[in-house]
Amino acid sequence: MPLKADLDAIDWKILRELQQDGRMTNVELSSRVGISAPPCLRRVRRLEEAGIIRGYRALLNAPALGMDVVAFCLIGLHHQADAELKTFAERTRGWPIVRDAWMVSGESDFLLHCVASDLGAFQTFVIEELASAPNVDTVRTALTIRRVKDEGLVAFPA
Amino acid sequence: MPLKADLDAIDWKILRELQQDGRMTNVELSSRVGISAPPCLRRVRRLEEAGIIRGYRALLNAPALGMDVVAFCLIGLHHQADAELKTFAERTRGWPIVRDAWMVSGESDFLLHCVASDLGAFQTFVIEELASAPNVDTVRTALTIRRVKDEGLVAFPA
DNA sequence: CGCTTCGCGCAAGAATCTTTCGTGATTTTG
DNA sequence: CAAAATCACGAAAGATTCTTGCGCGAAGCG
Repeated sequence: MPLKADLDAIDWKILRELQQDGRMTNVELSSRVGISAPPCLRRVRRLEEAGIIRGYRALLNAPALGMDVVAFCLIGLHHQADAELKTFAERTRGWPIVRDAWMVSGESDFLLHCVASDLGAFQTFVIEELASAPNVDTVRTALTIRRVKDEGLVAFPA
Repeated sequence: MPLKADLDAIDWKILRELQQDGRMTNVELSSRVGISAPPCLRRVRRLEEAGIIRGYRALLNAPALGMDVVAFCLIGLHHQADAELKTFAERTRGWPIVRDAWMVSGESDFLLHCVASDLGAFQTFVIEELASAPNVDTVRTALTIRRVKDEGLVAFPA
């Protein structure tokens, strides 16, 4: 199971390319990173099996699909014992509006990235689901106006 | 240029499958959605050209790559005129630590999703870059403890 | 020095992609 | 209502890509 230390410059190039275009063919990828196709594919497989590449996703255009509202919610709980945190974390997984969620430290306990079809759907979710969930103390929401940066890329050495 | 209204049940299935596995072969995809390969590929191409599929990304395991700190920053500016907002938005694109950024409404003006190698690197960024950038008024940070939900999927009808 | 280990790259077979084309169903039009 | 046009599906075939199995040369080690 290779870790960061086992990666050489070619592996980093592979990761960078696949982050930008996850559907690139292996021959295209191999020529970009400067080796032939077979060893390139072996490297990709190894990165996948090591869990360094967690998967591949198509990125969708939410507004074009009728999902016009993107918002973030900062949640504070009344009690932050381990059991309560796990309970709320589990609850977020049952809410389809929540795309991804983080447990955070600071003024709030959770940060939720939400996508909804319209403001009404989002407000219904906030009021009837989120704010009325057990143990929820505070809910602060930030509606997004527009996406300003969308790389989703992790910064790389060199 | 097809929009939401032009999508049928098969298109939605395609989007759902490609969201879960963006590298699925077209034959596999076609069998999953119940049509043969050629029309399936045509549908995918059309979704790409329409901008409904914005691209494909490999998801990387940041901690395994030595990026141990994921944090969110809420930024408030002194002045929120259009020019100032654009200037700050442009600045976020030059910071490699910032994975993606949103302009938001509410108490803050921007929300930044950041990934750094360690706390020191993140704090250096916050103090020397973010807080000292022109027009920045307030910076609130929330360090993530762990990822609680990671679908990244948009919710679908049915 | 010789052995082992490792990864690259060639080559070949298998799988996939992609185009072309004919067919049937639905819609539009006269 | 019928004829024409439009549309998308699916079969078939050629081009591309994937994937595996070796041989080779370069390091690392006893």
